[in-house]
Amino acid sequence: MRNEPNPEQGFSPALTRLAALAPLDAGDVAAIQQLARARSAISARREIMTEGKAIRERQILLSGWAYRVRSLRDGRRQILGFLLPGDLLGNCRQANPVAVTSVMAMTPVEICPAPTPSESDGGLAQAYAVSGAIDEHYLYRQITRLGRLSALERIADWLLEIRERLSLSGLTVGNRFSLPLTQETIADTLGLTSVHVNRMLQTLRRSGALEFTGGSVTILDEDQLSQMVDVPPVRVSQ
Amino acid sequence: MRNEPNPEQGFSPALTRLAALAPLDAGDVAAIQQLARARSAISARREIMTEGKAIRERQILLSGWAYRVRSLRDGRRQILGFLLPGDLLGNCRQANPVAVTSVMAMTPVEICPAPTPSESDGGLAQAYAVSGAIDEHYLYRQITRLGRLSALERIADWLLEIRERLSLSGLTVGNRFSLPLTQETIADTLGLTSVHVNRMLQTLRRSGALEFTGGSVTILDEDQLSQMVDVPPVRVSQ
DNA sequence: CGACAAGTTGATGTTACTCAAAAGTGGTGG
DNA sequence: CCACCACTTTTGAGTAACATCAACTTGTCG
Repeated sequence: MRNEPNPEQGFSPALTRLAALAPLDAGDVAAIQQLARARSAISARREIMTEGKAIRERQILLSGWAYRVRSLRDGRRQILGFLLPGDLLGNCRQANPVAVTSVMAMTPVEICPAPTPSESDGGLAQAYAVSGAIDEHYLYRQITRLGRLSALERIADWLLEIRERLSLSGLTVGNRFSLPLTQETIADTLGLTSVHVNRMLQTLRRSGALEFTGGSVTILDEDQLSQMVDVPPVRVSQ
Repeated sequence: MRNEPNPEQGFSPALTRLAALAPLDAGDVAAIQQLARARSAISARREIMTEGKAIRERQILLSGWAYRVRSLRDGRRQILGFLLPGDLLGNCRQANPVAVTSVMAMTPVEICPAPTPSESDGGLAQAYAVSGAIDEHYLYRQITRLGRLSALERIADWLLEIRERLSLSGLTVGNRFSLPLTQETIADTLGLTSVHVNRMLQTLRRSGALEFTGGSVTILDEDQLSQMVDVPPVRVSQ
């Protein structure tokens, strides 16, 4: 989760993801790396953005996990989605936007300002646009998951999604990836209780579909998981 | 639902909504009214956009109801949200975007191309941006609804949302608005079965919270409904 | 070691689903 | 105008999935 150069590409996870979304030229990469030096660290459980408050600028999540959340007055809360390295915060089109949801740091998080795309280079602008479209895709997927999948299917679908996303920034090792969440948090993501999440995870573990220890998950039987759910490919551009 | 001038503002529902999102000047209004003459009619149940297919241009929904949907292979389907008069289709930032969900006409629908904002006038561009932010807000609300509200709460929250949206385009009469949906469709929206939607609607009707006959709903006891749910105000800009 | 958070287990309760059938509704053609 | 059809709404009875409550265990970190 640290921001050391990836031996394969020489890129940090965040840069790996952005470069995968659109062809970035050397100037784009340099601009991001330049701003990444001015990164700021946020500790776990701290609020990164507050619902209703102004968004200053577009930012890149460099490391760590964050999440969007809506809380109800009676204490119920729904986690709307996670923000992973390479994801953008405040990626909107308006002049004076306010945050439509709060964003909290799940783990310690590092963020930096995102370079403003210049007129000439479309690479960065395209990466931002594609990132926004992917975000939208995952929102629709989350709605479908909550509305029409069973508890077991929700977990399977969601784990496959998280792996797919982490994989894009090079944060998976084979079928293994780190998952720094409590079962309570997973429950608030999938619209379940932590007790039920626990039981369903055990079902998956006993069936040999996956392994989870400490903060990481290994998908042992991907076919079994994907047969439980429709696995829609992410396509956002021609 | 026809596009006759609204006696109050002289605006069609679609124009009423767009003008409410950002200050439009006479040129913007004329541009929309001009393109609205080239409207195209789509009959009920026809597909307006297909998941995975290219989006040609930004369009305005002039009249009728449409909906975004994801269908699973086994026949389950989730309605992701509705598109009402004044809503935008294909409101994205990319060069060659593809639709991330299908959009279908619920009722007969009229659409027209949306004017491309010029450099000088920010009114239209702002309306498009705000519209996108509002869409995002409602997606998060739908996630919270499905993940953390009970069946009764989902229905109450959703009815209040629909009324709020229709009200923005002037399509409510007091607390009454038309709701051209079957209970089966409502069920696919709220992640329930039609049988359960039926029972919950009766509960609300018997408690005097609302009245529904044929294709329209009257909210009789708004307080009762809003006490069942958090009613977050829509705010997307400063 | 002790304290606190997280994970696990069992028993029980409730919400919402399933299946099935009846009653209502609207449109169409004879 | 009526008979018929398909679709929608309504009702009932039984069931499954998930929640709730409460205790106990395991880990983790000072």
